[in-house]
Amino acid sequence: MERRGTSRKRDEAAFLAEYDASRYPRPSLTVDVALIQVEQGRIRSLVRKRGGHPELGKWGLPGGFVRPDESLDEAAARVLREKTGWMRVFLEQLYTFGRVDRDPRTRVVTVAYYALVDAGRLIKAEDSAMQTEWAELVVPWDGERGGTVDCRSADGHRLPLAFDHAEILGMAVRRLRGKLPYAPIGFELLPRRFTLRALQDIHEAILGHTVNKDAFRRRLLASGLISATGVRETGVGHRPAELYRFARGDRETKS
Amino acid sequence: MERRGTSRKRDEAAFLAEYDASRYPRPSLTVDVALIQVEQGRIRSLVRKRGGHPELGKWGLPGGFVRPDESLDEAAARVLREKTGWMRVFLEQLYTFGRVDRDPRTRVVTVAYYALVDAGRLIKAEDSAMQTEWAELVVPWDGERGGTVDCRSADGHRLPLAFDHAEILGMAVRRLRGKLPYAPIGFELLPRRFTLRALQDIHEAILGHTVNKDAFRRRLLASGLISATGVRETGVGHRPAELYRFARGDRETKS
DNA sequence: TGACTTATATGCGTGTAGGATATATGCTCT
DNA sequence: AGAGCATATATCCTACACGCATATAAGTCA
Repeated sequence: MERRGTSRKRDEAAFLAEYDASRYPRPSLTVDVALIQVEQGRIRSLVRKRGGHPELGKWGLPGGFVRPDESLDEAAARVLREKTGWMRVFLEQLYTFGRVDRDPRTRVVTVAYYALVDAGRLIKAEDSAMQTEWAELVVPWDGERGGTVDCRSADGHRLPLAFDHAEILGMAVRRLRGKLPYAPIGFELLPRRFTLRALQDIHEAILGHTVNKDAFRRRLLASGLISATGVRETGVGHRPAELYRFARGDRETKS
Repeated sequence: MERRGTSRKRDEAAFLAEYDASRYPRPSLTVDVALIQVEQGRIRSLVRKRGGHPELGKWGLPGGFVRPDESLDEAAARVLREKTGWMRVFLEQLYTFGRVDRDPRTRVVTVAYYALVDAGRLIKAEDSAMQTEWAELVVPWDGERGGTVDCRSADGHRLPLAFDHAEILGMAVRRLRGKLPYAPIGFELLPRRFTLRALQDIHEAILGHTVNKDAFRRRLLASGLISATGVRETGVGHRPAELYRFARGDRETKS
């Protein structure tokens, strides 16, 4: 077997030289990024009003075609960077959507990602030509059942979503609800230092129901995931809570 | 806004007529299916020895190109049907792999699926020209940390895997370990009627560690997911255990 | 018939979650 | 400055699930 190594390698090289990728039809491949933040008990996602066809006038997630020389993760990070200017943000693959007619142009398969950012973060690469909103996500189902979600602008009216993006955002919420109880992702939605109450608010907004305050505090303090800073919040009109920080991984990268 | 509906529709039709999908480079898109079963405390996956280039002689998961007229789910179901003859099997999207150089031919992105079947099931569409094995998965990491896995044949020697299939199988194990404790998927790996011990063996094989027997029984009986059949197993050399069946969903589809 | 093996039932100690209550602390208003 | 207020933080109690141990049941096998 090993003896035939070189000749097999030559065979493979010949095969590769003759290989014609266009022999099989290929769909277009894109990445879309569901950018999620939580503010004042509401889950919000960044959507942009489409200025061109198809689905002109509807709202869509930031996205783009996958280039030949970049991996899927790299494509998602590039899209995020191009549209927001952000570099070191929690970014994870979500699900791949491939319904045949999901895009009227041609067959387009999209690999959806989701990103988590704290609500205080400002978009650096603002594209003034494009209307952008942090739309509130209205989730019409309980638990991890899944389904589509609605988007509402700050002043309450509905923002119609392009393509299957309502489905993508629904999947993002479902994933968050599933991971939140055991994965350290709530911290990604908060600034470097935060109160336990703020973290609890994040959890309640995502899960869609209240959680027991005492148990939440106990579990978190016992987890070792956070450490007290010795500093307290100020100017809150009541007893100030201690500020904590995420203890694992380096969050030094955040502003 | 609504007034301009028809003219906007005409604009979009014109746009679509002129759209040229080949303007952007497109990768090839495939689906790969990690077919999983558990027998005698070992996780196994169906692999086939590649008879052609590239990666000739290595072992790979069943897979194929996504056709223009089928969704990703349909493509995965078709691949499963073509290679095994099975129709109604648990099949779920796993993850999409898109490293630039994962396939030496050209840029190929693959949407990986995993399927769960009971160990008694026989392959109906056996391709005698192709060497096929239910290879044992050796998982060199704990919990849900993730990573690649090794494949071993029944007689113990290592089966080298093609492309990034060791990574795909690792992701499948990781997903199973994550879902098993709270999702009713263990039943998919068992025949219609089974003993609690058999279900526990499945769990232990997947999780990679033993579980407490009493707590396992209590939790499962209290869950309402299974119901007793009143029938007992026979010929086991000790007190026979009661046979249970999965109580939710219709498992009538199974043989 | 008796030894053996595993299933099944029961009881107990412990740890965690949920819930209620009490105290602490900074802000605001008078 | 001091009272009132709202929320953080601490303590205690109860219910329940889990791990563990023990006892009994029901088959096979020598």
